[in-house]
Amino acid sequence: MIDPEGMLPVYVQVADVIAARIERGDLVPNRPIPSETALVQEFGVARGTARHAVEVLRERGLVATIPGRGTFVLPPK
Amino acid sequence: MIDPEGMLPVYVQVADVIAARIERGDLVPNRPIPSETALVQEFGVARGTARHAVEVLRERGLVATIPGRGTFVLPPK
DNA sequence: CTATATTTGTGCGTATGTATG
DNA sequence: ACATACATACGCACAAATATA
Repeated sequence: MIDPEGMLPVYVQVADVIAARIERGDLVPNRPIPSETALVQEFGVARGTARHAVEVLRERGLVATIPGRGTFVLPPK
Repeated sequence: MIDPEGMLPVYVQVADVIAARIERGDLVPNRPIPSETALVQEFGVARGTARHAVEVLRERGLVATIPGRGTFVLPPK
């Protein structure tokens, strides 16, 4: 699923997987994406890497993070 | 007591101290070990570190945690 | 039944150190 | 020097489970 030896950095690969789930409707607007801890377990990456992936999703305008609550899928514009 | 500059991670050091107390009979089977908050105060560590220490003790099969109740010393095998 | 206190569970924010390419 | 990635450790806030008044 995630290839540490791949062309793209691990955090981008993780971001892409989550973005694809949003695109597919697997993750829906106003609902949280998996927590950082969940991403760590699912993808087998460090927490810093999971956070970096979520940061990418924020920069893409796909999600918004509420401190202490979670990161939520934004409605499509 | 706990050496942040030591060879072992703080959470392992804390786990070792508690394990020693169980070994010595200071903490007895079917009775709770100190709460996370108590460990935080006693050892001067963050709660996450205290939780990590308890996690280690669970992995060693020394204790079992019941949500909302506490973490209890298991009877020796 | 309600309210409060305690304890564990979860979530994010941040910083530091180490290692690798 | 820099980016990537992991591990450790600090902090805060709120939710869930449990026990008790």
